[in-house]
This record gives sequence, structure tokens and C-alpha cells, in this order.
Amino acid sequence: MKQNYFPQEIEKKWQKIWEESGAFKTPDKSDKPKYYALSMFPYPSGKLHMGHVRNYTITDVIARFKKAQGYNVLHPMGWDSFGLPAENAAMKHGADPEKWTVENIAYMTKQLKMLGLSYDWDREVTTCKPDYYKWTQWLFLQLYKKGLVYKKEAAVNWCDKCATVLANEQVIDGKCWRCDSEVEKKYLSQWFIKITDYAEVLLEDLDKLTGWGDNVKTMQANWIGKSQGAIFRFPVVDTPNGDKLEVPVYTTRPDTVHGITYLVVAPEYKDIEKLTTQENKEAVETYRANARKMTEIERLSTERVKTGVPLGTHCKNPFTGEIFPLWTADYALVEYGTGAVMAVPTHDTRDFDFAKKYNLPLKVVIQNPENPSDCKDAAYTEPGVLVNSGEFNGMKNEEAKKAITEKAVREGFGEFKTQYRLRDWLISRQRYWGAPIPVVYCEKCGIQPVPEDQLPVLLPKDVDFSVVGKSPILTSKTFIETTCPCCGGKARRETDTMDTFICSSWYYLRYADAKNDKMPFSKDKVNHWLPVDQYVGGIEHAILHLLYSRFFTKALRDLGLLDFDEPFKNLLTQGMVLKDGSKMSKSKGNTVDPDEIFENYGADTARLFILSDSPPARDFDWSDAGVEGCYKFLNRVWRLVASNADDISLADAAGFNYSSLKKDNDDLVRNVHIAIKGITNDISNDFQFNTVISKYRELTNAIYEWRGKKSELDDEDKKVMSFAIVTLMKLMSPVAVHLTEEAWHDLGAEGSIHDEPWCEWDENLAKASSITLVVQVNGKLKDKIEADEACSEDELKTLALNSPKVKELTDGKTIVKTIVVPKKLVNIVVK
RNA sequence: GCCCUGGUGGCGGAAUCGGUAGACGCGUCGGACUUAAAAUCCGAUUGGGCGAAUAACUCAGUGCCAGUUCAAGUCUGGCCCAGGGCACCA
Repeated sequence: MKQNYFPQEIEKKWQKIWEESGAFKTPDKSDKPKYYALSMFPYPSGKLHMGHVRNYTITDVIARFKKAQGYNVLHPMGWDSFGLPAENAAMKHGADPEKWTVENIAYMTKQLKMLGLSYDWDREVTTCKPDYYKWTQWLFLQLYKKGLVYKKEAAVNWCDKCATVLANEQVIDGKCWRCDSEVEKKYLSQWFIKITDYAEVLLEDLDKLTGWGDNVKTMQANWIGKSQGAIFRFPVVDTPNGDKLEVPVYTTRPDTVHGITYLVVAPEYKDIEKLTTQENKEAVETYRANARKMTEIERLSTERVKTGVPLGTHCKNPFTGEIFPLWTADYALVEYGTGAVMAVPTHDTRDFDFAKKYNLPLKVVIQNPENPSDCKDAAYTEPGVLVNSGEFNGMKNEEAKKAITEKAVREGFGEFKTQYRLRDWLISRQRYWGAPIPVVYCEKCGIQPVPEDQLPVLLPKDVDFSVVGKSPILTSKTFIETTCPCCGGKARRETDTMDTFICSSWYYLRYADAKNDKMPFSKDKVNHWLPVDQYVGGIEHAILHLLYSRFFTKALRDLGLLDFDEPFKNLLTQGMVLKDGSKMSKSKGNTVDPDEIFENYGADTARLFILSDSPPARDFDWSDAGVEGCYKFLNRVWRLVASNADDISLADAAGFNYSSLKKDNDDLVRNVHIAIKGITNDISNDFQFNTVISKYRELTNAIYEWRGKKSELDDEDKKVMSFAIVTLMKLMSPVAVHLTEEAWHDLGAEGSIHDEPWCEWDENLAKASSITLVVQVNGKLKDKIEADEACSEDELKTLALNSPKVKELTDGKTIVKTIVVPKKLVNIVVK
């Protein structure tokens, strides 16, 4: 066995052997229970970054650990390969986005292989390939037939820089999630998916996801934004044209209905023109025009002073008979509720601000009896008792919510209502590099889905990528003109492509049956492999990808394509990789190139380091010294094996009689069992790889220390050492995949260490032979005494009281109480 | 404003049940080996006090203030700070 550790040499060697022997191929059929370990698949942007390295290493170690524990593990990889960067690169270099993407995939695949990841590459999925996007289109058509896809004219988020629309989830603080430029409103006819039909079940089923963190679940719950309230309809008393109109409002505070002093409709409210008097028309039109021009950022700024104009008409409050004015103001949002708000300035801070500005009246209807307020300076939004509310006076406001709504239901001017903030998912994109939406427009027959046997609708090749401000697909001469599948007449193809988040909403299903050319996947296979047992990825997908995928799974279940309702049983959201305290980014110039680490230290060092310093869910601060430290540790492990190789026997390592060993040998055997137990538990319990690695180090240190005390080894020593070192190799094999394999073979093994079962521990041996009794006086540590494990409580007490230290401290004092914690501690309370 | 997560040495972080705070590592300092360097190995490393610089002793210490308890990083109540999410959502 070579005395020096040459990672570059051994890593290449084993990667080749594993690939040639198909070491990581996963059969669909097996006697073993299944385990599906999945990393969020990457966008092929060019090169791996350290975030990828962290993500994939975590999942790889989990996959290998589960395999060793006897599971049939599915651990696939693929490419989320549609999207704008490819198109932008194409524009810049005049190349085809496909060429750019394929080259990136090739390079990144090479890097993944260098990292020693145990993927079954036979199941690779690439979303931009026709054999995949054919099925994305097919699924679109199924959703369309089910009525879950529709087209409508709507105010949508438009990013001018990306020249496309965006989903609500892709607008972050009024800016484009990808390029950070300000998003505008545009009125366009666009394709939507009815994710709102699933709002309730998406919210409810969060409770089933016991393997997800609360942070992600609350983010989703907030995004869905359920609220319970009521709809009230207010008749308009003075429409200019004499129309009989009602204005419905949604409120979560029906208890305050007697305090309404005005009513606000959104500037985009559908009936607004019918509700505006001749005298107010000009002012209202000006106000509406301004609102339309404003960007999302301007409009949503909380610092902005509220503005509005009166419409000139009035409503009647059916509860009180009071007449109050109608206003329009942009603090009412057309997309939420009914687009109209009943304003109770005394008990709502927004209405209060508005009323103060325009001198609208205040009417107090909720009071805290202990501390009454006239609401002249601020709205009172806390619980209280109703006043000025007729028959409801004296009622607690929580009860009044129900009672008042019930009255409205009885009398026919309102009902209970559950409202969600979630909006339908806008999926059309005015870009080239995505799956074409498979519909055509026929002058006679209207919108026609492309028949399934004509899929895939292929992306055209004859396009000019240098066009600015419109989709390159529009430059194709062959794509747009087609025939109607219904009447055979002239028709035009849809030129919008699908949001790439559609592609990534079902890829995890395709891995179960990646080569199926009849269906996106067979039902049996997805039912067998899914749900994903462990999903690992960044927190940035907490809403976007994870919500969409949950929706897709539920919708496909309702289509009868699969039989489960949540795709990801357990979710680990790994933290970011930082350098010098901030996120690694090209613009900051604080990136670390994985290639350099592989080259200088090897993949095993990279894998060990990326897991070592922080628990997976927390942010990880990259340090060059830390890498160096891990490299030194692997060298130290290698030297331990290499320098003792002649005395190590795999047969002895497999097991021998542990009883009546020499004291130091017994201690080492115990240390090994303690390590097996600790490491197994740390991985099983939330994947605490940082402590796993400190236990590798502890065991290594213990073996070195033991070895350092021996000049000659007898038979027993050799057996014990074989057991200790070989077990260390097995425990380290999921992390240091190449080093342990090389050592395993150098010690004479035939098969792969990665086919070995996980180590077992003996509970009796996984603890120290004696205990350290902690002796406290008045709760403070005063002495430690080595004691036999078998000591009774009384014996421990006597031991403690006989300690010279304790005698000194208790001398002349009264012992009030003595607490004995078996096998651990004695606390003597003195006065 | 609401919600989530977190706060422990110079740094990353350990610490099943409330029971030795600071595992393991990084950094720093000192030492061994060497002609020298690299590599490797050994030791020290929370702060204060009293010692003579060692040892021993002692007090304080896990964001802050209270509480429960023989005993609190851990439990309870109230606050502060940082990061993240949502937000004119009626």
C-alpha cells in the first residue's frame, strides 16, 4: 500500500471503474424497500458553483447511507435546461441556445462525475429535449381538458428587460426575480393555470408534511393567504343612469359594519364608470389613468400617502339605513376580494389614514370598556365590545362577526366567505427557449389544442436571435403558419412558450420512468418510487418550485395519473455557501471554483469540507484554511491505514470475541462502538454531518493514541486494530468515497466498500467501561470520581460524601438534601 | 405591522431527558523533529481575581430582565438584536 495519499490519481481511477461496472444503477424491482433521494436539479448555467457542491454532496451522502442500510436507492440527476440565460447567451454570441445548453450540460456532467456522486445516469432527464418536453406539452393538454388551463385578458407583470410576462411568484418586491429590473403592468391575453382551485388543499395538506421545516410551510401558508370573512352587498342609491347596482365588498371585520362611513372601489373596478357622476367623471378618469401608469413598486410602497377621488354616488348600509359616499382609491386592489372595500376608519388603520386626509366622518363601533377611545388619533383595532350597533350593542366583537354575518345571510344581502391571496399561475412567456404551448388559433374554430399524436410541437430552428424586444420565435417562417386540427383550414400557432417552472414541476416523476416513450411515466412506477423520501435544495424555492410541484402532483392525481398527493415527504433546505460573510457571487468576486478544489485537494476533501463546519440547514462560510484542514485530516487517515496495512486483516475486522480484552483494547473497541452509534444517529437525526465528521476525527484520534502506546502488536492488538480501522473506513465511506474504496482494496477486499452493509453497534459496548461521577455541592461542580457502572444510588452517595473535597465543604454545615442521578451525578445541598 | 428562524470563546460550531458549558475543527501562541524549510507530532487557548509566571483555589459566564428548580444554554413569562418571508390582501 502506498504510504502517501494521491487523491487525483485514485479518484479518477475509481470513477472510471464505477462507471464501467454500473455501480450506481438502480433496478426498479428489488426485494429491498425503496428510498428516493433527490437534489433539486440544476439550471445548466455553465459551471458548478459551491452551492451545487453542497447540495449534491448532502444528497449523495444520504443516498449512500441509505443504500448501506439496505434500501434500494433511487438517486437521479437531470437538467432544468429551458430558460432565459440560454437565450441571452445566444443573443450575445450569436449561437443557438440549444448549443450553449448542451455544452454546459456536458461540462457540468463532467464536474458532477469528478465529485464522485452516485447517480444513476441512465435516468437522466433534460427538460429542453423533445423527448421530455413532448410530455410537458402532453400534461399541459390534460390540464387544459380538465379545465385547469385557460386564457384570459388580464393586467399582468411585464419585465421589459426580459421582454416577457412573469408569474406573481416571480415578482420580488416589484422587481423581476431574474434580472431585478422593475416590473410594469400590461394588459395582455395570457395563459393561466388554475392553481387557485387547489388553494384550500394546498394549505390543508401542509399539515401532512411533517418532514418539512416550519419556515417553508409558513411561507407557503402566507403565500396562499387564507382569510375568513364575509361578503356584504350595498345597494347604490343614486346611479347617474338610474342603473340598479350593488357594490359587494369582502371584509374580515363584519363586526364593524355599523361603523362604515364611506366605500372604496379599486381604480380598475369593473362598474366604476356606471358609478361615477358627470361632475366627477374628469377627476376620476385622471385618477384612473395615473394609477394605470404607476409601477408595482410605486403603487405598493407603504410609505406612500393614500390618495383617492369621490365618484359622486352613494350607497346605503342595509344594517343602519345610513347613506355614505363612494370613492375610488388605489389602496383597494382589483384582484383581491371583490375589488371594493367597506371603510371603517375607526377600526382600520388604512381607512383611518384615508379618512383623516379627506376629512371623512368617524363612527366608533368597537370599544374596550376599560379604556374607551374616541378614535380621533388612531384606529382601535383590538378586540372589544360593540357600541352604536343597534341590536348588537354589548356583544363581544368576535361573536358579533358571526351574528352580523348571519343577519346579512338571513336578510339576503351577504354571506360568509373564505378568501385566498393566491392568484392563478400565469404561464405564458414571450420567449423562445421553452416548451411551446401546444395550441393553434383558427379563424373559424377558435382556440384548438394540438392533437396528442402530433406532439411534440418542436421549437423551430429558423429563428433570428438578434431581435430585440420580442420573442425570437416570431422570426421563424415555418413555425407560425399551420393548419387547424379541427377544420383543416389556415391556422396560426401559439408563439408563447411555457414558464420553465412547468417543466420543473414534474421532473421528479419522470426519473421513475425516464425512457418511457408512450407516456410521461407509468403509473406503477411513479406509485412505487414516489413520494421522494428526501428532497434537498435551496430555500429560494420555498414558494415557487415547491408550491407548483405540490399543485402538479395533486392535479395529476385528480387526472388519475398517480395515486399520492404530496411529492416530497421530507425536505431539507440547505443554507447558502458564503465567503467572508456574504453570498458567493461573481459580481462580488468572492467565488471559489470547484474545479480548483478538485485539482488541488481532490473531491473527497471538497465533500468532507462542505459538510464539516455547519449543519446542512445553516449558512456555510467557506474558508480556505478549513479546506486545508480537511485535506490534512484525510492524509492523516490515509497514513493510519497505510502504515498499519500489514497488520490489518479484513477477516478479523469482521468480528471476533470481544470479551476479556486487555483494558486499552477494550477501551478502543468501546470507542469504535460509540462512534458507530453516534454517527448513525447523527445522520438519521436531521443529517447532522458536521458532528458526524467531528466523530470521524475523534475516532481517528483515539486509534492514533492507542497505536502510539504500542511498539509491538500481539494477536489481540492486531484484531482490535483491524476492527477499528476497517470500521472507520466503512463509517467514512459515504463521505470520503474514493479514499475509503482505495484503502478497502489495498487491504485485500474484492468487492466495493460501497456495497458493504452499514456498521452495527452493540449497546453494551457503546458506552464507557466506568462512569465519571459528577459531584456537586449546592449545584456547583466540586469533584469528579471514577466509579463502577454497577454502583447503587446509596453507594454513589457514600462515594460522594467521602470525597475529601466534599468533606471540606460540608464540614460544620448541615446537609439539607442529597440528589442522586443514577450513573451520573450527586448533588449535595448544604446550609 | 404580522409570521418564521436564530443569538453560546478570536472564528465555525458541540452539548438525547433540565445534570461536567465550550466536543470536534479553524486561528493564534509555545515546544519537538530538521542544517533549514515543508510535512508531521506534542502542549496551551472563555474572562476576571489571588498566586511568583506553575499548580491549587475562587468568582463570573450561553443576547437582556425576571421566574420555576437541589440544578437552567436547555423550561416559563416579558423584552432586545440579527437574518428571512408576507404585506395598502380590507
